[in-house]
Parts: sequence; C-alpha cells; structure tokens
Amino acid sequence: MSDYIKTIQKSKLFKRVPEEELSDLLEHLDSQLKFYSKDQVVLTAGRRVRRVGLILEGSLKLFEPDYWGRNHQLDRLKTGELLMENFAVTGSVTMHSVTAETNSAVLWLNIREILTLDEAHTYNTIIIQSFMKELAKKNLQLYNRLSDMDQLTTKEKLLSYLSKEALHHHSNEFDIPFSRQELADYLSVERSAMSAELSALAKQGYLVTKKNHFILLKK
Amino acid sequence: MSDYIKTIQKSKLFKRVPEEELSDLLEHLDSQLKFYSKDQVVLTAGRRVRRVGLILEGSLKLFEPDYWGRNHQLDRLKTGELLMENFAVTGSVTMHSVTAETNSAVLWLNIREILTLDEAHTYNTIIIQSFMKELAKKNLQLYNRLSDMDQLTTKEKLLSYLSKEALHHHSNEFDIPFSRQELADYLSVERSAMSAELSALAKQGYLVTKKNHFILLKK
DNA sequence: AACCCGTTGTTGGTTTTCCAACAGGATCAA
DNA sequence: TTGATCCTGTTGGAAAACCAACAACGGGTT
Repeated sequence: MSDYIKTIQKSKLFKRVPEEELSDLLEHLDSQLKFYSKDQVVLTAGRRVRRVGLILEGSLKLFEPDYWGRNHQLDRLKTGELLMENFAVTGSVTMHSVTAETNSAVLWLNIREILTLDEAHTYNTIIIQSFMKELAKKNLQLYNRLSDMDQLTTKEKLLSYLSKEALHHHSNEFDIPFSRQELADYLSVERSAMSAELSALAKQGYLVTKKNHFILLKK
Repeated sequence: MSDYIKTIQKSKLFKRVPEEELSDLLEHLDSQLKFYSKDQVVLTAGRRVRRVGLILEGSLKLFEPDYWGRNHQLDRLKTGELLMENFAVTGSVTMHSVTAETNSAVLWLNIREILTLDEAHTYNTIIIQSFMKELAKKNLQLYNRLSDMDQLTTKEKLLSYLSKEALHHHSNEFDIPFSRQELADYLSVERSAMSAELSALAKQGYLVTKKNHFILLKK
C-alpha cells in the first residue's frame, strides 16, 4: 500500500483530502489494494459489487457479454479512473466484465461508507464531492461521444467532434489527443474512410489539418 | 408549489425523505419552482449553472450548438428526470441549451447545498444517496446506448440492443418501450432500413417479432 | 545516408445504408 | 361502414461506408 500512497494522494478522489486524514479515511472506506497481471480476469458480469475501484496503475478493459455469448469491448480505463462506480452506487447486477490489459493495481473502496458518512470528519464532504464530480464528468464525456456518434455520416461525425474541440479550446486552432486510428474508433467509423473524408473537408474549405493539429474555418 | 408537493414527494430525489422534513429540506436547498410554456427557452449554452432542475411536469429538449452555429438535438428529458445535473456538479460552463417541448414545470435546487450539507439532518444522507444514484443510473443508460451505437452495422446494433433487453428481462421474450421510429432514433439509423433488417433477422432465425413484442432465438 | 517501422492518405470494388415513395394494416371517429 | 391517420414493411436507385491493398510520409536508429 505504502508504495502507492503518493499516487492515492494525487488521485482525483483523494487529492483534496488533508494528508493527515488520508490513512484514517482509507481505513474507514475499508480499502483494499489488489494486483492483477496482464490478461487476468478482474470481474465477471452478473455479480453484485459493493466496491468502487480506483485504478492506481495499469489499464483495464471493459467488456459486455451478450445474449448469444459474444463479448463486446465497451471501454478502456486507465490509471486514475474509477471502476464499477455505477454498479456499486445503483446496487444493480453488473453487466460488464473486466480484464487487465496490462499489469495493474486497483484500490477497492467500500461505496456504502462513502454514501453514508455520519461522523463529522473533514473528509466527509470532500470525498462525496470528489466522487460526485467524477460521476458527472464521466456523464458529460459519454454525452459528448454520444452526440458525435449520433450523426449519420462520417463527415457530420467529424464536424461534431471537431466543433466541440474548438469550443473547448476557445479557439479554432487546436491539437487533438487522438491518432487517426484512435479518432476513428472513438467515432466508430472506419479509419481509411475517415481519412478520405478529412481530405474532402479540407478541399471543401472546412478546415486545415496536419497530423494532430487542426484549424477550423468559418466556411 | 403546493400543487406539486405530491409529485415532489414521489420523485426519485425526494421519495425517501421523511414527509415532515421535506419542506425544511426544500427551503434549505433554496428551491424555486418555474414554469415554461411550449417552445420557451429554458437555458442557453455558455452559461454557468449552480442549480439542478427536477422536472415536475412536461418534457424538455436538450440541444448542443456547434462551432458553425448549427443546433443538434441531444436528448429529451421527461417528468421525473434531472436537468443540468452534470454541469451543476462539475461547475463547468454549459454546452447544452434547453427548450420546453411542452408546457413544463421545473423545480430548481441549489446543488452547492446538496454537496455541502453539514448539519446532521436525517435527509442529508438520503438526498446525497438519491442524487448519486440518479447520476450513476444516467451513466449506465448512456453506456448502454453507446454500446449499441458502437456497432458497425444496423444488424449488429439491433442485436446489441435486443440482447440487452433480453438479459434485462431475464427472458428471451419481452416488449420494448419503443415504436419503430423511436428505436431507429435511439440506435441512430434510418427507420425503413431498420425495418428491413428486422425482417431479414427474422428470416435468418434470430428472432420473431410483432409490433413491440420480441422473442429472441438461440440461432 | 540508408533503413526500418508505424502512421496516414489514396483508390477501386463490394456491401450497406440512406432516402423517397408507396402499399398494407391497425386504430379511431364520424 | 367509411374514411382519415398513423405506423410499419417493402422496394429500387443513389449515396456513403466498409475493406483490403498499397503508396507516401515522418521519426527514429544504425
């Protein structure tokens, strides 16, 4: 545990908790550190989870098994992100299974204790706020991706995504955090078709792009 | 306000709050009831919101304006659902605008007070739990829709959606809450093409369907 | 410079989706 | 019953996306 104390302190969940209260809080949350080796199964769908995972190291893959037994990848979660937070909060049975993409360390926290703090510790409000903020942030992220994917054509998907980036950066010029393949995956389209569409958009005067750098034009 | 007291009591946010504490809590949350007539603008993007809206009556439309000034519809929120909860929690500037689809009533609640309850009222824990649960539920809803839309073909989108419904109902036979047009919108595909695909799936032995009723077959 | 290797852009054939138009069926009211 | 209306399934041509294969480019390394 002590190896990761600094990572925990810097995590979104705990960074505002006073240093001297941290170990007390971690105990109160019944925290448990677990390690998973590459490709190891972390959780299988169909169980009930009471704990939230905070990924201290490594990355995990989220899968969703379907009625016909096929497994679809849903998401990739990296260091610093939360795990199973939605199922833990709603108390519903998990529909997702999780495996380690790389060697990973996960700190499991008892969500009931987060939700029912009754003692008047300084950290009470802080941990609740931080946790809620993470839920809301994830919500906004999902909304963003959804609104991009909701467009019918690749062209519209690209414009939707790039528009949001421009508004986010308060500038028509910005870098995106994706390679072409990653962007295609994010928008759920085929890479080469997307590349072609980007070229077409440039030719039509919507934008200029080189690698990760984009300039949007008021067409 | 008193006209809606029963609706408020039955709402997801307040239903577990003891009846005698409700008015106290509503005051503590600095609650404000507002009415909007059909097509009236409720909020415009680019502002900071401190309050969460609880829709007591009617339905609202969520829009997202883009860089080129076009407005894309994102979501429809109905009675009982929350409004602007994510922006209020994260404190970020809204990217969404809202208009009333029908005559509506919205109860606005000061989110800061939800997040920083310090007095030892019974309702403290309850309101926090309920609110978090709503955030987590919405998260799961968005994940569900996303994983359906993430499929490349209409056929796969349908199977992904129907599979989840079957698992949810613990049965291969169930009714869906959508008309064909609504289902097409949900999956972000074209209605008639989707109908054709449903016919093809039936012919291929994946399922039997009549109107809203579906039976999935172990192909 | 020469090479390797991962990323990106281009192209052509095939598949899928879109789109508009129409037909059949169900529901409801007159 | 008749008609009006809404919802759903079908069809065919046009548009878009997929897919595989390859070429061009850019960074590193030797």
